[in-house]
Amino acid sequence: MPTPAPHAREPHDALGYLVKHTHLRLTALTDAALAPLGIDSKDFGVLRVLVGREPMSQQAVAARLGVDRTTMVALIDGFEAKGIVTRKPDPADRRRNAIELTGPGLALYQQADAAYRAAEDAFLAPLDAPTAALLREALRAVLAPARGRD
Amino acid sequence: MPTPAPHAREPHDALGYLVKHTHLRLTALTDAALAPLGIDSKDFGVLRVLVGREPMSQQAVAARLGVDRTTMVALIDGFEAKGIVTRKPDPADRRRNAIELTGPGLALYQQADAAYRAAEDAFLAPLDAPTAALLREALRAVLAPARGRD
DNA sequence: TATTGTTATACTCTATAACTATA
DNA sequence: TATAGTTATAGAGTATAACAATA
Repeated sequence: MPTPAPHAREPHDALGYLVKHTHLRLTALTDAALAPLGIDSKDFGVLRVLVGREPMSQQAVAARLGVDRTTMVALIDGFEAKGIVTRKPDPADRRRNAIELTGPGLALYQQADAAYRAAEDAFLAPLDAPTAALLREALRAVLAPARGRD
Repeated sequence: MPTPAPHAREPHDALGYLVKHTHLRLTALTDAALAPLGIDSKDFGVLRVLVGREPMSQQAVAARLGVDRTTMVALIDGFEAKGIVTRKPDPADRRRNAIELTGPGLALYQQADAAYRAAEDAFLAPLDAPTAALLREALRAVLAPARGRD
């Protein structure tokens, strides 16, 4: 054919492809690891924000995670129904809900943290330790400018 | 060494968080870079698969990208309407559509490739060249086992 | 019977807009 | 007037199921 191939790099070399599929695969892995505990990786993200901190408003949690405040409502609903968090009006500003991890919630977090770390480690197994650390560091670095702008 | 933490690591240190937001940010950047050409980063992914290759079936393109074959239909519809590809029954197997890049489609790809690379470079600007290369290599490495299993 | 493309449908995820209660 | 939480709704994105044409 008259189309002499100006060959594209392989699609799998595009950073966008690599990052997208890394995200998909890692999410599938961590969701599976957390499923026996009745939570998924997004739930775990919320727990991470709450643990070891003073009670926070729903909006503060949402901002920390970079999601909309409306997204938090159902998430906290589920946590409250399971007894993982308490949701009380903040005495200092009664428009706000003070979200606080319960004792069972903290215990759940600790189990989830172990499961999550194991899944992360399994995912990173193809890399030696310094390379894995460098990967994390590089991702932090490329995100840093965006975080400044937000 | 496993470091049992009294407090959670920062949520922003979780690999899942880093990868998710890297994906979101990179997609936003490349979409914006390609928008003047009338395509987005997903369209560009399809172009990358098609360029410099023999005509492929829609299913083959979908498989290469790791998406469902039904997802390809609307994508190819749009490309065909814009004159970027031709879609003809494959003479060898008339169930298949042979998808082939047109001349204008190739020209568009070349412009898009330049725009995409510029966006990638801008995104990776916080990293020095060896680190950027290592990031790409590390992502390829963690995805390699999954690709074998698929 | 199996496969390719297609269509219709459903499901997930998330954001926008509007409402309430507070401030 | 502005903000936190809530609700309803809509949009993007993608997958599943069923169907027609072809093998």
